[in-house]
Amino acid sequence: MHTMNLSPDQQFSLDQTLGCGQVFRWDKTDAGWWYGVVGRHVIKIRQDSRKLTFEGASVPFITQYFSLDLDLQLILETIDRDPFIDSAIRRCQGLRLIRQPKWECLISYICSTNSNIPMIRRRIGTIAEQFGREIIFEGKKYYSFPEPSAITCSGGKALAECRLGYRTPYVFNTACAIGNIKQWEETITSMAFEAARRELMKLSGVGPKAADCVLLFAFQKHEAFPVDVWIRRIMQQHYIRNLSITSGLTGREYDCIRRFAREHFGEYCGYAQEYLYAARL
DNA sequence: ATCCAGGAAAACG
DNA sequence: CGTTTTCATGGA
Repeated sequence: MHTMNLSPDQQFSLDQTLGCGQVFRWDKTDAGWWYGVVGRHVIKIRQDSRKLTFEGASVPFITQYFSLDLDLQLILETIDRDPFIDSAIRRCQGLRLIRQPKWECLISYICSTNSNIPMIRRRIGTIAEQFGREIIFEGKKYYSFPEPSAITCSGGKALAECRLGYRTPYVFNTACAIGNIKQWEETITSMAFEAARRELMKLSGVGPKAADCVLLFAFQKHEAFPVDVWIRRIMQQHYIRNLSITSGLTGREYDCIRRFAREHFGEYCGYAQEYLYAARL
């Protein structure tokens, strides 16, 4: 068991961070412990005011994973450009963007399309159960998220049982296309934002929204501003008055919204997106 | 039954 | 080229 004390000027809320919908494999018990599978390990963690208590990971790993090395206060000052975002920031104090495992994040957001968070969580869990490695922790079974080869080797038969609907071929095709995770990660990491975005969108099942989420939540490209139905509503009501009223979000509308956000909130507009999303209710 | 959910691909003018 | 339709699933 490790402990870690957060400095007074180091804002962090474990509940906001794990509960805001950016990540899908964490659960909180009634006793106040969060359990999550990250990589090959189960992590158990809790927060008591300024103290973090955890096992299954080292202090440097936790620091990296929860972006505790970043000066959140400074980032929030740069995006705090109007009363509406200011209120969202105050309501979601301590929310940080997680550095998610990249491949898992990619599949997660391929599975997220036209769906809701409980359903996405179930899909990721099912894929892990089908193809992942079993991990026993405190007598309970958990499953790591599988490598691409584990999914492609089955020839797609087992994937069809994961209830992904029309997303099944997207996941399979993308697993085939990625092949080597390390190489893929390095390629995307080395690219500038727009180029990386175009590269991700070549993958099956990856459109503008999924690409932006992966760039923001896994590659730390904070210029990304994912636009889902909620963000679109918020931007429409509070920021951009005259958007055309079509049922689906067209490519031009998406670009209009994300470019406005990049201008208005600045280079950390991705943080603004997550605060707006988390404060939506 | 109808609508909705952190959309994307295919089909269509 | 931009715009509409289709897609599978489960919960409300």
